[in-house]
Amino acid sequence: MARIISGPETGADGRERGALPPATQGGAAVSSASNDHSLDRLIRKLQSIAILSDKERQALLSLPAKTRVLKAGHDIVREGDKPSQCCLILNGWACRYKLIGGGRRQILSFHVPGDIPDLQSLHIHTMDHSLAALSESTVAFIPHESMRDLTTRFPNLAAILWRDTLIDAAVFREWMVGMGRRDAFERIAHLFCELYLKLQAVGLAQSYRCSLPITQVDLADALGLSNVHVNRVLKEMREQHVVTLRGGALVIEAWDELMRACEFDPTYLHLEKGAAA
Amino acid sequence: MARIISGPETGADGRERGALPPATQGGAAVSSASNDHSLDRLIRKLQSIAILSDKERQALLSLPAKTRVLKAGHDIVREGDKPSQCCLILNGWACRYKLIGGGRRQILSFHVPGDIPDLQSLHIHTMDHSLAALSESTVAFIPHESMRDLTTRFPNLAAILWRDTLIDAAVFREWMVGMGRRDAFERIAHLFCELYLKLQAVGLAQSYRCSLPITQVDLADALGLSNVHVNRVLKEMREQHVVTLRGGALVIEAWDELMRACEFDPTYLHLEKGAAA
DNA sequence: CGGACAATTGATCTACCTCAAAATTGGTGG
DNA sequence: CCACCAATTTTGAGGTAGATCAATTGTCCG
Repeated sequence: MARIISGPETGADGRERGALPPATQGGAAVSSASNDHSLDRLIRKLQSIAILSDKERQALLSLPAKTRVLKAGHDIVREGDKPSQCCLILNGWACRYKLIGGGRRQILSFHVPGDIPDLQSLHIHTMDHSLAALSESTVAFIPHESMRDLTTRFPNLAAILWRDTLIDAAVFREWMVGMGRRDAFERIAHLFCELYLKLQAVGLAQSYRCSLPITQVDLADALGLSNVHVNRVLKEMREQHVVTLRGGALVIEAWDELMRACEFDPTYLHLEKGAAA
Repeated sequence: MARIISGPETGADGRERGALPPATQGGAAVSSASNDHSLDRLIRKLQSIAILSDKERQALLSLPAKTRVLKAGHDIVREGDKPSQCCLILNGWACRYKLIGGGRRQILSFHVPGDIPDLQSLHIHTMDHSLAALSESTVAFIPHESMRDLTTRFPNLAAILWRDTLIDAAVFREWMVGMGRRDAFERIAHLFCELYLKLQAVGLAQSYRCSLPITQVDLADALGLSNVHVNRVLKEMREQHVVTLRGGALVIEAWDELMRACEFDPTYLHLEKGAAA
């Protein structure tokens, strides 16, 4: 369960390959403000769950943002912090997690480009969990002040952001169902369906393939399982030609079978344009 | 699902007594609109997580509400519904839950007087889970229209309600940690700490005692355990003189021990006036 | 007093865990 | 291009928390 890394020797992951355009990848530490179209990701994401007007789109695009590239394993915000800005994922994957005694870790959610994982910090001042990059990631920081100004001037955007946090909660609920009442196979299958549809909805997945640059240990900590058991179930899925997870890429070979195995119902994602395949 | 209320020998628990005027209790089905002070419960609840101005309090009190009394086990809203009103619990307990194949049920949250369990329906139009009364309950229904009007006129109330849904999500996260990484004893202990503090924060608990009118099956479905195992752990807690759950009443005999056993940290409840004992 | 439900208890079973070691993988330095 | 490293992934073996099944008992109530 090695967490909190950032050491130079961690470069061994090499995830991300292929699936994502290497646009903002690599590079230094802090770059300029909202350049070209970094906020497009956010627009895309919000459009997957609501309808935006031109003015609202414009307002979003003019948000100030400081971009930064983070190594895999690096914490973005920590439990106990009182952030004064929100973090928007531009590239790569992040997760929210909580640590408890005995070295146990529970991953609470996965986040992909376009997500603002700590949007809640706008109204909940003390972080009750941490946020970290799972793969090398590019993130943009937006001051709370700017977000508040935005929500004041555009009440409908406030409603959409509120909706976003509510959908977040809907995903938490579904994970609760999984951890409480689904067995390992169903749980993993369900997560794969969810991630694929979320990525597809923002244009980061197609043809039943997507990037999934996370470790089996991460998967285990997200699902409430041991890494050993995750490994065995993944093997079973591979052998049944349902799903193959390899080298940071997820390939769904039998979508219908996968959905059926876990009784997947995409309603809880509340996607605007039914992305269910 | 007999509720076990008010029996003469159950007097030991002293639930509710005094706290709630027996006003809207018992009686017929649909009673008049917001009479005396039924919305006080809501005020009390919101004040436990934020600060209200006089005007805001006034505005809340003038919300229109239709009161109704529901039997234990009765559904209030069902998965798939598209509600046009929100439900405020005035008396009794409710829970949100989800059913999946094989007769499995996962309870997602417990709700007590002052809560608006389906506040989210304001921005998420299709219910992705159900809401039911756990004990005989009195609930008030408030039209979405009125809520929208309220949030438009009082942006700060909108922020507070948003905050409320965010705290809801924080509780979901904590439950996820429990189901994913805590053993049965810790999980049950953690839930008891949480419920006691939430009730205390709205004046419905004191002296380490509170009402908990739910079945061991409900508890099991909330914690991802079997009822048999819940029963065994409860027995152990009772024998260790830590907690006794009996006849719908929870008595915490060793609060410090209980908190320590599950490493309880109340931060995630984001209560305004630190209610931690 | 009988019925329905909730709480207990005993007995058995198993999905998933822990421990430990071996095999891969992808990156690195020479 | 290759030998080497550190992190992951796999695999084997044995162990257990908690599940399931099946009574039995206790409680509330009409």
